[in-house]
Amino acid sequence: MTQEQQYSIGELSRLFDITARSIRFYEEQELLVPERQGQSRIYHLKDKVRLKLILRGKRLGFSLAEIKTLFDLYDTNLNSAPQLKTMLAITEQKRAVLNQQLNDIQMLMIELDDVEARCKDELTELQRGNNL
Amino acid sequence: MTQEQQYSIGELSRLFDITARSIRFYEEQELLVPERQGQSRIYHLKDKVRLKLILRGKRLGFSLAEIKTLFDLYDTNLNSAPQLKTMLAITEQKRAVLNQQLNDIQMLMIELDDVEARCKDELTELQRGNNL
DNA sequence: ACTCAGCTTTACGTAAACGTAAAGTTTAAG
DNA sequence: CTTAAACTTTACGTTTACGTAAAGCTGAGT
Repeated sequence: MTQEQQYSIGELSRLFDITARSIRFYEEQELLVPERQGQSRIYHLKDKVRLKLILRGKRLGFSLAEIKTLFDLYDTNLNSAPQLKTMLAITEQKRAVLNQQLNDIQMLMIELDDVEARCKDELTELQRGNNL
Repeated sequence: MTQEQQYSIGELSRLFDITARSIRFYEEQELLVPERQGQSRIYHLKDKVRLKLILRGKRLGFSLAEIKTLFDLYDTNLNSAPQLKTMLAITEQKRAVLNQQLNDIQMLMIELDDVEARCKDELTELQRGNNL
């Protein structure tokens, strides 16, 4: 029998290096709905996966509200054509944002290369000066 | 003679599709230092470039304070070895963040592909049902 | 001279994402 | 039994990045 993994809020906060406060806040915003055993929250694998998605979304600049919208859509029984089309529209939109970000990152990377190169040049120049 | 381009705050706000308030706020935070002609702000090409960088940084989730730090470092005469090394350390750090984001984006893209595929399948299923 | 668009400053308001303090509960260890 | 660690709720505080009046200045057109 493969017992399903369980986590306390403390374990989860250590795992992802965030505060328990944050996790409770995400729950308050209805991004997480952990099981309860008495008063305590019990997190399962699906909660852990969700949290991972939340943090990834955050790193990409999505608001918690946006993330919730995606979750809701994902959770919904996508059974009607309008719903499916809404979902497709949203994913397309997100894809556009991500492409923009990819572009931004590439540009910034190039600039970083440039800055680094110049710094290194400067450093070797300084070295040369010290050796004369 | 190539006259250098000048912009009013309104022109700039329209160019980048942001409010004049935002531009003034960036100045308040010392991210922009436009020339003054009497009471009015005059923006030159370098200001436009800066603004572009600000917005790109924002899209990548950098705070205005972080962006300012980068600008300050970039503006500083990087003449001492310690300064150069600080700069290199920071660029390395930013590079790590960007790589993480690249990773995140790729993951999300894959998930979007998945969601889209399933939506499209569902849609064709519905179509099939309607035609029977 | 008038008006009106576009600019200015000053200042208070707001939403998001938590931080933090207070006060109580639960569970394992000594 | 009691102490300590980890959890709980409630609630007010804080930062960031602006929004939104309010009230006045300024230059171009009629």
